[in-house]
Amino acid sequence: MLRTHTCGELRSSHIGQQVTMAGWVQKIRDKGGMIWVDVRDKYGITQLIFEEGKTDEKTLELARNVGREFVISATGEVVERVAKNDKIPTGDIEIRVKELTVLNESKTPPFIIDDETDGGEDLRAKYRYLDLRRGIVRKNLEMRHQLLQKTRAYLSDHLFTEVETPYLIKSTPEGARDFVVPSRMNPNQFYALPQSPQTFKQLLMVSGFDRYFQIVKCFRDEDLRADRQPEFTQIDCEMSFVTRKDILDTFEGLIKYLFKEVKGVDLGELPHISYADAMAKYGSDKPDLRFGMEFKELNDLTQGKGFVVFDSAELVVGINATGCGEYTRKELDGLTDFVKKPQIGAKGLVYVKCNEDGSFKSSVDKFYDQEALKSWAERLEAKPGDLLLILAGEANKTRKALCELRLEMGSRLGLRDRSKFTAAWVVDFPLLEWDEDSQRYHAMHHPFTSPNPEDLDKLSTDPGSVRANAYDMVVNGVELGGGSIRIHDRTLQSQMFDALGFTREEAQDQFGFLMSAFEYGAPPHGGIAFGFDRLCALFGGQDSIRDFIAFPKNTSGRDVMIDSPSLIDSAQLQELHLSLTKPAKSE
RNA sequence: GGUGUGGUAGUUCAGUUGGUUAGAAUGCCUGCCUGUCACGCAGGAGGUCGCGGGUUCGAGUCCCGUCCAUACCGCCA
Repeated sequence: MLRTHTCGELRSSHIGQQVTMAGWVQKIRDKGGMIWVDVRDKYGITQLIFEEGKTDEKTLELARNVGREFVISATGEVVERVAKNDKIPTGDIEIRVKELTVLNESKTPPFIIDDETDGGEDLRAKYRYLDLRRGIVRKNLEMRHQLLQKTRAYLSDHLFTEVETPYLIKSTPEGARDFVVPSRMNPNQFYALPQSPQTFKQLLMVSGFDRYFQIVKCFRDEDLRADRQPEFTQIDCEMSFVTRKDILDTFEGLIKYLFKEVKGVDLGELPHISYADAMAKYGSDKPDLRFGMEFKELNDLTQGKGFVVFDSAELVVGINATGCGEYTRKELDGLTDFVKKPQIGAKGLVYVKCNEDGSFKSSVDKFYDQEALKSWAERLEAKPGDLLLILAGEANKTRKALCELRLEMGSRLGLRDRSKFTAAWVVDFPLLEWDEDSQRYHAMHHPFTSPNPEDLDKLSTDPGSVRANAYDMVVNGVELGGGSIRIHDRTLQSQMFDALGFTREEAQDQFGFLMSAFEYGAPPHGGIAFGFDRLCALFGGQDSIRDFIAFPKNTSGRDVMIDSPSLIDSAQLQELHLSLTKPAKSE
């Protein structure tokens, strides 16, 4: 037997027992006459002891020659420690080893295998299998496992059927770039990997499955971020014969259940915020609602006083940074630099300090008297000791910049507590979005999203003002998931493709199968998809999804452990009927 | 595609105004040490300063290019 117990389970109640344990050598403390070896497995760490006079010479010699990360098996008696360690659960006991076996040797690892590691990111990525030995990373994946199980349990209990849909499908120009796969048997033709199983799940509704879900990999060939991987996992769901309310209730239930079961957090009822409100109050369609600091427009209070920046601005809008009235010149300059960064793009920042004596000090005192500044402070519900931060310019850009500033101030004021969770539904998204580059409308969500029935007549006359029957779930400023009531009517789907600038031929070529299906009794249906990796990161209190994926890719889309993507040989290319235009670099 | 930050020992980093033999900690190796648990003590090995070019009497340091990593912007129906 390789082991009778794991490295995490022995306690003083086991004293006197003969045990065998196996694991990796975490640490060796060689004190000459005594040697301690900490042996580690998934379950914990247990101390082994070897002692001159009590351990036979051969075993002692073997113990002197083990190194970090050797895989060993040790048999001996559980004894009480002379000096106990209350920092670990097994700290009261140790194993007095009679027989030691080296099951496998190990090279010295390139970084310390411990929660506090000295390894940098690229090194840990290259040796991901060693990084995953660290409890802190393994626990992330164990939590992911738990979320997977609970999600399946909830959805299965709610009569959802998990159905697998194909990974080798058809490329469509809408949306993100596709990853494509050449077909050997069909020369010059390519499969695409799904950006989502969207059309398949709708077809399953046509097939009468009523409720479908799938925890599924999706693929998008776009640039990466800390929260974006080229392959990622979604909880993908679809329901038939439902209204928006039915869907929101069902999945509000799912998220609440997961928070309760896995985090022990009671989310409470999720408020509904319209897209228009979210943009006006927070400058974002995924607002962080853990704190207020809402936008207030100041256009009417700022005009005609000779300050050209405000007078010429489409929008003058501010926030109240509570309690920041004592900010120094240096801190204010820092905030100005922050908003002027190219990524934020504001031209400048106007501030108003609300002094304790009720007076105001601003960066625009030249143009505005105390009375004017007071009216701003009242609009922003500021008290003495507060700081008003105001941006002006073109409406959309200014809102976006102020959104960044609001988040920055939220962080500085400690209002973005990772252990606190505030969730909401954002609803009533615009159906279409004008795209300057291609000079046509794009679907904000996707082309299968149904318009709000009230706005249906505007689809041909004023497409930009049509609201979609779509919804996002936002938690702590993270877009966790989104969905919509779908179009199930062949004619309306056709109109939608028209509005998106598809010719009839293009629509038929790319989505003919879906529109044909709609001619055979498609039920009203709708659904939602959650970003599962983001859900895990949110639960783990981190911004990056990488440590919640067993083998993630780096920001260039490379797996540095297996070194992919990589060249393929010419025979393979030939078989796929491919030739390369760019010769491979000689290496 | 763009902006910022970084690349120096196995690892994490420091390296001043361009100036002697490039340092620290940790890891590794050797020796000592019978209650350690961040063990301790003594000694030792270990460097293509990412790569290429330039300026200079002299470059880890300054300049140009390039590669890699990372955060963000664009992009992500």
